[in-house]
Amino acid sequence: MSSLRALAQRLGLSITTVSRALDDYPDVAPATRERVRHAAREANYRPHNAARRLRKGTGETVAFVMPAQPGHFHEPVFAELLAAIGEQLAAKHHDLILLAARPGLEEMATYRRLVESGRADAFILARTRRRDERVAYLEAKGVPFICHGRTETKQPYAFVDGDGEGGFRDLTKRLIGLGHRRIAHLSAPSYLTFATLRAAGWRQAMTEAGLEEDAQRLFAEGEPAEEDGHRLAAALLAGPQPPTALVCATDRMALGAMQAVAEAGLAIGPDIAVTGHDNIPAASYARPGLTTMELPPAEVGARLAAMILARMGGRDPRELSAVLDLRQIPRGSSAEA
Amino acid sequence: MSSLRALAQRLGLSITTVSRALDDYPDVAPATRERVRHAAREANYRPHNAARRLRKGTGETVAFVMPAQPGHFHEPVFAELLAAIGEQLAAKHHDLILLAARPGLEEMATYRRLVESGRADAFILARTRRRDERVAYLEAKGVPFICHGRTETKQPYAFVDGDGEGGFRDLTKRLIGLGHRRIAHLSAPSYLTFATLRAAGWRQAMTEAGLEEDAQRLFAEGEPAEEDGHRLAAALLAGPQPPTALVCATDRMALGAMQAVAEAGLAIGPDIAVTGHDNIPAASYARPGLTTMELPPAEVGARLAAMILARMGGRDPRELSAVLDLRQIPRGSSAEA
DNA sequence: ATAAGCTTCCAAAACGTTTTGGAGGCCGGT
DNA sequence: ACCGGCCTCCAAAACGTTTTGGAAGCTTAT
Repeated sequence: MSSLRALAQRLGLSITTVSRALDDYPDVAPATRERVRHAAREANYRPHNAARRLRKGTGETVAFVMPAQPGHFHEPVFAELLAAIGEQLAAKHHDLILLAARPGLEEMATYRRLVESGRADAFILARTRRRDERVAYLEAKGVPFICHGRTETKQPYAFVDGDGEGGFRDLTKRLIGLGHRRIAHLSAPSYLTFATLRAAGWRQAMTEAGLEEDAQRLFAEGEPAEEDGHRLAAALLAGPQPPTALVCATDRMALGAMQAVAEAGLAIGPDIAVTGHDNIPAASYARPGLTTMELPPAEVGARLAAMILARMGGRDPRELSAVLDLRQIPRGSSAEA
Repeated sequence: MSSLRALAQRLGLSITTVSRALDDYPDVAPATRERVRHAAREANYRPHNAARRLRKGTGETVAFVMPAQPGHFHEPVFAELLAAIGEQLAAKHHDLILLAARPGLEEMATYRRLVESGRADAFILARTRRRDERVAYLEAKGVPFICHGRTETKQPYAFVDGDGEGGFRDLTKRLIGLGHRRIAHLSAPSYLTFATLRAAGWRQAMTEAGLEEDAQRLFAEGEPAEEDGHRLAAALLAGPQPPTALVCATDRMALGAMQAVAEAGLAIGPDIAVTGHDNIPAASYARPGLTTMELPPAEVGARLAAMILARMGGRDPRELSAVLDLRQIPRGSSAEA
């Protein structure tokens, strides 16, 4: 592990000069700068990360805390999101550190540990909640952070989010255009901002079409995975005036719902439309293909990475936030393709 | 950020004593130890990570480099694996740092950077290849590492792996028992150890049943995702003596294969068996349910974490390795359930 | 009473970097 | 000659921790 000192010795220079040469300070002669550069490359020199952050007080480390209930974290697009973030950060010589903690006390303790021991200089928050203690804490501590998804706070904060509200509104309108009236929504838990937004979009379209009563009746909430999708759909289908469309908050719920529809002996597409959100791989390989919408995770990841870097550089959060349009992907499950 | 010095000052002790008290050295009086302990808890003291690793020369950081081609990393069980690893490591106060790098030059450069800048003290390798330069490099550098999956090397090394060979042998025998003879295998690329092992298991069962010729003919290789599963299955089904069973290396391939079978107008289960590996959520919600096998990712993750910690503690790799039995999950796609 | 041995504590060095506050040499202007 | 200013360079301090090598005080054995 070739150190600055070793380099300096070999070159007959001081540590200071070597350090400044590598850091492009103006007060080192171009000739020596080159000499140092060359020697550094030759010796495969890498500054010792810990030493640098000890001295500078801050480092190049972004933390991502997965809100994971163990045995419960099959987010399919998640790996790709992480890969994109990791790649972008690595390109700028930043590290991504990854923790898992269940929301609640454990989660906050984890954030505190990371901040107070100086391990993390910035955070990316996933699964943002409407009232999110993480946001409050980091805000108060002055630690830069970025949200994947929105939250409810007075403070300006930086986020990237898909336009779930618009996406679900457009989708629901499309279904109404196809003749559907009794359109149910299978929502994720309402403390999650994305769930509330998607539900709001669906409700708007229903209201505009004068279908408030159906909307009132045909709303169900559960965990955003197959199991609850199946359960909630089965319950709705067994009701008095069963829906003709199931607008699900996520693809995983939708896949569960499709199973329930099939079990009820109904044809997905012609009889009952089922739709999701995320465009996970399984959605296009379901039969019929699952109508869904997507925000490419690689793009979101790249964006999150760029934003957190800007935030660490002191950029104003207001200049950074973005609500991105969703791409609608009609397939057979809504009898559109 | 309350420092050791601040604590010492407040207690009227030296930094040394405070440090040693917190570290359970025998040469500090029980009474002072308690006093220090109490004050540390009170002040919410956390040792500064960078300072500690600078001094000790090594820290508590495990790196995981995702072998990701961007836009191509939808590993469904991956998030859960990471969550399990992250949680276990966090419980032992270790950090998990996550990078993404495409296999090849970039990947090796990433490993080198991490090692030489002292950012990572140990590695977890995923998608282990039969001849794996990462293993060679880390071995040579004396950096502790653990493989998820096996590799071909003379050196003893530590790994966790499912018994893919046994699993696919048993599965294939079961299919033979059900009357199948023309059993095809859709393999992942052979440079990946797991692909070779699963293929070997299938081939063994075929050979034992005297079906070498079919095995010869009914082998296809592609990327372990839906697309190639679909493509390879379609090609096999269009051949002269089409298979009656498609044993796929992964669930994602199997889902693609199921699509191809359906397009060919054949009934999955009765006409043609399709099987996978991983037990991803979509497998149980496919129609019919996909016969598969699994190694619970949470368990593997916990095991990997425990092993890398043991390895960092100097334990011999030979004592650590484990080949774990797979749990077979018969479902409708093989007409067993 | 002294030496030896514990027990309990501490000063100082070290890890490798960045940054502060000059120092020395050289030039041009007076 | 001298001064001010520029160009290069550098010694030393600092970040917060762990560890080395004692030191002081007390107890016990001689």
